[in-house]
Amino acid sequence: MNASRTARERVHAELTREITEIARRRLATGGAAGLSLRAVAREMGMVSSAIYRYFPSRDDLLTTLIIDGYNAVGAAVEKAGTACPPEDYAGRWLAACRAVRNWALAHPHEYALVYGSPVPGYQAPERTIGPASRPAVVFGKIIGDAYRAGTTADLPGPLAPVPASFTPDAARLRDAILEGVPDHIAAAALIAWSGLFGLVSFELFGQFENVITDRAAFFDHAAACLGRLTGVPA
Amino acid sequence: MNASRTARERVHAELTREITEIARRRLATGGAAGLSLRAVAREMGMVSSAIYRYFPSRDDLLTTLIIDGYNAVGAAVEKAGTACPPEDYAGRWLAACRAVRNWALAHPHEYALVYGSPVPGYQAPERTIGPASRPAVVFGKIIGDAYRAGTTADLPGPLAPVPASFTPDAARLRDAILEGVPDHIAAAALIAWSGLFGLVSFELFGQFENVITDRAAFFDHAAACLGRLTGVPA
DNA sequence: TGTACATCAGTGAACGCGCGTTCACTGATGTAC
DNA sequence: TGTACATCAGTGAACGCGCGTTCACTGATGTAC
Repeated sequence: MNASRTARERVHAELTREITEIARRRLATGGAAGLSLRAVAREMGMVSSAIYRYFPSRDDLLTTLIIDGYNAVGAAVEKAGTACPPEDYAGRWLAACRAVRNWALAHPHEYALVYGSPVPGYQAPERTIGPASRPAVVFGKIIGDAYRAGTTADLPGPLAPVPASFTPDAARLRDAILEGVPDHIAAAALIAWSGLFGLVSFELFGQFENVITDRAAFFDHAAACLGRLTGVPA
Repeated sequence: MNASRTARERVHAELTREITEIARRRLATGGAAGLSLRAVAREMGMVSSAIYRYFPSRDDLLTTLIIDGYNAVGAAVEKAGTACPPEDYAGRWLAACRAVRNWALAHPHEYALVYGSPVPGYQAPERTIGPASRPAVVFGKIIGDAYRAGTTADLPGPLAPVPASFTPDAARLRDAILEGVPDHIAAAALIAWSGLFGLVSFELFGQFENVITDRAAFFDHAAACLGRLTGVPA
């Protein structure tokens, strides 16, 4: 029967979910490199070999965690802007930036897994690429919207000349996530993009210890500056 | 005798150096979390317990590697600017930025150890703080020099208002590495600082894969933009 | 509705490997008289 | 210059622990007639 087959499948799906949930929690102790199937199995109340009914290998479990991570940031960033009116580019930008930071602070080990140093011996498969771009799409939309609305009119233009070799990259970005913006805005978007994660990583990995006291306020300032760089008003 | 005592000490120092050298190389296979005293000992042709004559624990060896890492970037950045005339702020800035990137590309695993996600279960001791600031000092000097030379005159001022809570932080930065600059330049310096490492991390950790083709040229552009943010001319 | 068969989940033992750290010890090298 | 003693480097065995993955297996659950 179809209904009972679905019943078995539902249990399978639910246990798969539980396993990833436990694995996600276990990232906190030992990090990605130390994530152990046996530990997860123990916490599930299963024998270690039973995990192989759900994941063909440890690396496969890691891949699932990475994809879930990208999707979680992606969802947070997507949700962030919705409270602002569409033409409030500064508000949408700040909300999106804060969403990244807040998610990172709430899930530091997942953040490290996804945006931190690569896990030794682990090769991310192709299927992680799609979810990885999900947060980028939101930022790209804000920058594109702001540009097309003409908010960059008061900007002094590119701060430095954009290299010619960037032209094809910019074209690709325009097709995917930065509709209609000129090359120098596309370049600025990437600088702001990596700058945003630089900020979050530095805060999370301790480089701002004893340097910045009120990190939330400073982050808002930095986010606004990075936004300005791409033409989003402050 | 003093001379022979020094002989024994010299051998000790030399073997300590060899151990760290091997450990540094072993970071490439397995990362920091997987660095194993036994593997190092094996490569040294020693029995594993002999390592304890040189390092009291695995964490202590890690600490040495981290400090060496900071010092290596620090030395590279310090050396970078010396070819430029002191008033060539743009040249010094670009050279310093490139030094960070080049060192990172040449020593990706050390870079990950020092600026990447923290090693699970490892607590960095106090003595890593000093070396950590060594590269920052160079960047701070360039920004300070440029500011005092008046190169920011053509800048439109801060891109966004600096939060009041940053004032004491700025004062501390002025004392340590950013002599004589106003608060908004100190803030911009931190944004550029974290932005620089965001760029390098993204390149190294694969986030620019299939996005940026000519990464060296793009990096130069991004470095110039970040420099502009702090008042360093392009 | 009942029965024979197929599918799947989970077990338990095993393989072969790794690790950090401790400890009592043997020799060699240096020190002091 | 020679001898007794102290220091240090390195050994080898052990403790107690972890890991991923395979494999033959027992039962339970679902499927088809």
